[in-house]
Amino acid sequence: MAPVRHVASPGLEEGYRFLNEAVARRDLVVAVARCSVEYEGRGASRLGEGDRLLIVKPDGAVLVHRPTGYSPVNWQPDSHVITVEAHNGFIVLRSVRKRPREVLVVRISRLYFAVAIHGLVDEAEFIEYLDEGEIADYLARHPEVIEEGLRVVRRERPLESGYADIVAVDREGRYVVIEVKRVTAGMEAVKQLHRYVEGLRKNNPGAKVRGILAAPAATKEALSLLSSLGLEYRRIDVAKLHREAKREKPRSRVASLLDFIKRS
Amino acid sequence: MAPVRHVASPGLEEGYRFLNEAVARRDLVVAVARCSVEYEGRGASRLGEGDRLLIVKPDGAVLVHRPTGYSPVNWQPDSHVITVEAHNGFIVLRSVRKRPREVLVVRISRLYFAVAIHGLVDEAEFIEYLDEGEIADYLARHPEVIEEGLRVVRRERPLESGYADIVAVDREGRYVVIEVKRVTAGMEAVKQLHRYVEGLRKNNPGAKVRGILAAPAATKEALSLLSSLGLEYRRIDVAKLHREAKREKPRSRVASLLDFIKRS
DNA sequence: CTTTGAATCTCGTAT
DNA sequence: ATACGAGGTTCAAAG
Repeated sequence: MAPVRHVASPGLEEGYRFLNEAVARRDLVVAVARCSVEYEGRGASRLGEGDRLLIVKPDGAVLVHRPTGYSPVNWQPDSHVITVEAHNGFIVLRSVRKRPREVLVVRISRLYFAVAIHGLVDEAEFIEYLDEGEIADYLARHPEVIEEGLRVVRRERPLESGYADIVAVDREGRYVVIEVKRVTAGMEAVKQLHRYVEGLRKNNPGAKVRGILAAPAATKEALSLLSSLGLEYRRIDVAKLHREAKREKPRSRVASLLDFIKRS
Repeated sequence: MAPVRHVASPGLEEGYRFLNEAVARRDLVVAVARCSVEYEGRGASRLGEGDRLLIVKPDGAVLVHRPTGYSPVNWQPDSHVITVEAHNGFIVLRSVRKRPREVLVVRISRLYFAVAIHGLVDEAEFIEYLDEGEIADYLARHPEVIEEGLRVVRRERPLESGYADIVAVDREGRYVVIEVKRVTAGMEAVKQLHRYVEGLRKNNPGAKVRGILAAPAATKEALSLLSSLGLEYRRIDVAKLHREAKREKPRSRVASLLDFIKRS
């Protein structure tokens, strides 16, 4: 069981003591507070007073969230030193990161609520499907999905210009560089493929090298650049490949999320 | 004042009611709970049981944080529908996003603590400085910092291969492509500059085109590649440019963070 | 240590 | 709406 402490609308001294002890104890600390924030390091920022959600994790990660959106407005991925002090009616939380040198300072003018939990345990495995690696693995095992007669030479081949997802040889002995994308491919994907193709050409002078972009879709600008560079596009059905891959080597024998939703 | 409600180690029914009402009320909801998580949408993932921090924001953003690190393990940037239900001893929070279609399901087996705050107000302006755009703007206004006699032709010039930060002409009529970096430049910055220079050469056959990487520092690998590509490097003092830019158009008249730290 | 590329990237902005 | 690039990107893998 995880011991939980909390404090509601405390005065300066009580709030300071609570946060200070919780941080020192390496609890997971969550606070809702009116505060201002300053940051200086790789960049620099200032945020005036407002109501925010503050999170200090046991590993020293610090997050400052505004009441909307996914992204924290300020943060520290991990900090070397976190201190809490009371000054002039403010509770000041300061978090310093060593490398790179970064400082985050939260000045709390009013602490609405704070919770501290000690000894949380989370050792579960996080399993991701439908990522680019899974799709590229499957395509490397089944290159015929891209084109009949392809023979895969390498997966994740290191080139001077980066890593090609798949390098194969086609029926006519030409190299085929395949760049796999899980989502709509934009200019960046085409440039990446182009770099890899050029890199392979440079390393194998005289060899014929084709480049194929395998993606569920591509922006029209990307398609235009692709064809002007003499590269090719193959549409792939990501969901279908995912189903095939799952059938081939099932990773977990549990009902699908959609089934789960239907049941519950 | 923001009304705050909380519940500690509630039973299934009490915990369910608390979360359900808080979500319906569009409170900021924070819960510490033992739970498992499933996600399906653009990607797909499964996370077994463990202690997590759950956040539901008034705008429908949902975050699931493990006890370490900056990134949420699962999330929903904004959801159309969030529901809370009680089933077979679990509290089930389900968040559905419309576009793209994505579903996030959190199955809570044990609720350690939950807080709900209503009516948070955060209207402060977030001021960032020292970003790449500001530095490039300043250099575009003051190209003499890079080299005497430069005449800026364009800022953010669209090229076939991307956007060059600055394109200028030097005293001898040669084009100068300038790539600005706010932090230590790595290989990617050099490759980017190289692509832009090649792009400009292609569009202006016969024209002489130089390429300058303007950054506070560069890795030695980057410098090596740079010189082998016939490109140039100019060290810039970001902090100094920031001071100059601020003097030119002051955004805020507050003491520096370092001063603040010294004082407190 | 650096490099490299993915990401449910998110977010802003221009078209 | 879509596309594109920046980000204090973070993160993990690989050299």
